[in-house]
Amino acid sequence: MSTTPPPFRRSTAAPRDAARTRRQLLHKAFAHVHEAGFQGTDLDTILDGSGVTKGALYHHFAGKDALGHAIVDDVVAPITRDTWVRPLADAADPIDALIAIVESTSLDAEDVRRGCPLNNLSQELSPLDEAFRTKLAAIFGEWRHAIASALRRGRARGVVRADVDPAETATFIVAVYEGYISLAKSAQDARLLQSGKKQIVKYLKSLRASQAADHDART
Amino acid sequence: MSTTPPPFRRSTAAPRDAARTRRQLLHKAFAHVHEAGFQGTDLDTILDGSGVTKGALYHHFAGKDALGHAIVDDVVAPITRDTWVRPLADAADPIDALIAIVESTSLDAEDVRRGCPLNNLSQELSPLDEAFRTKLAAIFGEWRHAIASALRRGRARGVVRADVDPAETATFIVAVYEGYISLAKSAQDARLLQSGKKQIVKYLKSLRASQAADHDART
Amino acid sequence: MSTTPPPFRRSTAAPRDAARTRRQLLHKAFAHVHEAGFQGTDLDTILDGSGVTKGALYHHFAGKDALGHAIVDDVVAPITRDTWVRPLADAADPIDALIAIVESTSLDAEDVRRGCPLNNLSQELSPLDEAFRTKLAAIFGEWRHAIASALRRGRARGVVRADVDPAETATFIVAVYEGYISLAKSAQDARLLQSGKKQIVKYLKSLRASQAADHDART
Amino acid sequence: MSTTPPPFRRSTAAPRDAARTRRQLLHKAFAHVHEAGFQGTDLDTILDGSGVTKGALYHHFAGKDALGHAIVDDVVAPITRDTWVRPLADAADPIDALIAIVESTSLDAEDVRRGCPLNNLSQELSPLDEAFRTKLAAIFGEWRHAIASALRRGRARGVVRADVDPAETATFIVAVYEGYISLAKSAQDARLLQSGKKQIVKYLKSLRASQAADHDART
DNA sequence: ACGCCCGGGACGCCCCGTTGGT
DNA sequence: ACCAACGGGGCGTCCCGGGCGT
Repeated sequence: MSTTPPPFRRSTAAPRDAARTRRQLLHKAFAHVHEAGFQGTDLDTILDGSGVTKGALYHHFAGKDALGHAIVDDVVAPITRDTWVRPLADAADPIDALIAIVESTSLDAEDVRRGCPLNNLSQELSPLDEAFRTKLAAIFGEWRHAIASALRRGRARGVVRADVDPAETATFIVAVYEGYISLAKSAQDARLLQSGKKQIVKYLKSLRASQAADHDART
Repeated sequence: MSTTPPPFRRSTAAPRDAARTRRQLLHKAFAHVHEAGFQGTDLDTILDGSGVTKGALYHHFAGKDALGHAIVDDVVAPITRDTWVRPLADAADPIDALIAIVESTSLDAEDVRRGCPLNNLSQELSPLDEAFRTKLAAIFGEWRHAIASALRRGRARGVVRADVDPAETATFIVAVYEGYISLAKSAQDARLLQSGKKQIVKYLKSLRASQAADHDART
Repeated sequence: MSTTPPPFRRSTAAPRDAARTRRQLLHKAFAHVHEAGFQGTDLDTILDGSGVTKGALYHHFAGKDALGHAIVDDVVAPITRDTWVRPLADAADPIDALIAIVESTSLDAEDVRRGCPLNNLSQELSPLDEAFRTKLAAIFGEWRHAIASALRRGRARGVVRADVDPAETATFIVAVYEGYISLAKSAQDARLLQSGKKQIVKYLKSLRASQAADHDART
Repeated sequence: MSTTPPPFRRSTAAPRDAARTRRQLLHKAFAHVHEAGFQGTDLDTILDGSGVTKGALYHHFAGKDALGHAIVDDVVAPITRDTWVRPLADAADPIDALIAIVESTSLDAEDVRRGCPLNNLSQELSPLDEAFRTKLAAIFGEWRHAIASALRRGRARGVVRADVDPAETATFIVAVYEGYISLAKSAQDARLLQSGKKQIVKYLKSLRASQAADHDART
């Protein structure tokens, strides 16, 4: 046996797994950005917790901006797609689907504190960086489009009122939803968001074709 | 000695007007913060342009944070009060007043680009600085309270539907309003905000007591 | 009674007493400089406690350096003169006088902490500012000269040993004395200074002409 | 792409030698601190001159304070140990060793001008920073202890007078030594230090056990 | 290819000694 | 004697690359 112990890898496990390192970086970075914003996040902070070095970061990302874009592409956009786009595409009844999504919104204090990552980034960076803005606006676009399409399909199937304008309504829904999350974040009060969810659900129900009726239980 | 006339103060006018200097600083700072956020604003940028020096800034404000608080207290809060609180307090019919306020919302490209200062600051700083968060949340509180009070008075007078919950509705209005501004800022598209104003006005009209009539053409 | 109350002077008393203001400034400044050194003292700190403004300070002193020089001239030098020069000039027996002075050295914790103002300033500023150095060195010169003169007179009167070199001995005394104060300041230990005083007194006694002698044995 | 050869590192030699960079920084910093004190030394001055940048400094030291502590640990303390502690530990005759050390004290004008680094730092920082004070006081403690131990051993061997109190005497020696260096620095006069060395040596000889005799005691 | 250590500058905020106008 | 304004840095620190091993 040698007298020099094997030089410790950063921790145990993971002997040089590039994809893994990249993912770690990305999620650590996302977490901080979600908390403190893009400008409020410094690279060293991201690096501190993960067993990754500056060199590794720059190997995977060209710079802070590139990291930011990767966060949007690989973390933020997928969240929107997984939460809204895909479920709506698969849904039989768009109203039910929308209600389910809204009601699944976390009321966890930490989540309330941090707000919506998409909206946070968008508000912070839209006036500062056109590339970011475009990318983030596109995600909002996808989101609104997904809702509008679902509503359109629902209208065709007669489960959504005929006088509902899909595009306008989709935007309205996104606006109220983001608005409530913003207010709750500012107030740091989950009850505000809770109330918002209720109001949104009520509104969503009002979009239903009147057939079955409007016995519709407003809370 | 030369005959050179006394060198002009930084610009014309107002030699040694403390209040004036403070105002200049404040508005220049507000403008930049509105554009780029608090963290994205550096003091030197504020200084260039206003004919004021670092020393003057330090004379009026203890530091960047104090400047930020002053911006909130002396610029942001008054805007909310002037635009929403006071008009609503004075209004005969709250619905009319709310509609008027919403319709007066600027569609100017620059305004759309920058979004709502209150919401911007709140989203950026709430998770970072509890003192800021509290102060900004209080302004949101005033805002919601002003609307709720007006609705309550309107309900008493019979111009607002009896089944309207003033507090919940007030929050709903603020949420949609801020939500649309956020979306428009992200999309950098005044038409989005235009559509939002229309939707909000429609919603506001739906709050009216049906008495005289709800022929009221919902779009 | 009149309706206009007498405009309050800063506190009670002292209605615009220039000399008084100057003295206040000087002593406040001296206190801070003694504590934190000249470079470690900022003007605002000096101003804070006293009811004096920056303008007043600049009325009395041309600048920070001038204030420093005034401290040396009007506070530090007088201390040395009052404590050492004058008593020695008046003394019948120089040895007794020196012993009395040394023994009167304060063992108060605060005094130990701060050390000797003359030495502090001298050590700090000698390499940085020739004007200061010259002035402070002159005070050391006065000090050493006062001791040397006293020893010379004592030798003439036969109370000091004939083999004592007045100048060399005077410098030796000042060196040991300052050395002990420095060590005690560093250790922040009054006992160290206490021990030093004892050693110095022992040394001073050894300078006495042996004649009549050492029936004495004063501690 | 051009054929320009790789741009030479700042000077010649040593590409990326961390230890070397650290040493450069440390010695440059020590030199300035020795000259102008800790507060009188600014980082940029240290940087200009050593071909090192802010980034490198920040890489090696957490800040100005950490740099200061490193100066004490890695430069000042070793000087004391090399000059006093080690020689005394190795010495056969402590008196001879002490005399040799004292006589080796530099009379170079620059050295006189700057004074003793240990004492300089101690006088400047003791009242300002407890961590520094403790560290510096410990070095003084080592120094006095080294002398006291040597004297104790000398007494045991009969080369030091039996009535010598090792601890008290050690402190006395350090006090006189530092006192003379301070006076010489203030006067900026090597002759004063020269005289001091002579006086100290005389004193040291007086500590010798009288065996061989005191034919000595020459000025 | 992947990752690490070391280094590079550019500012950002803070704060300080100073000067005019009143 | 005072209030307001003035700029000049000081320290901290952030975003970012090069040289080397593995």
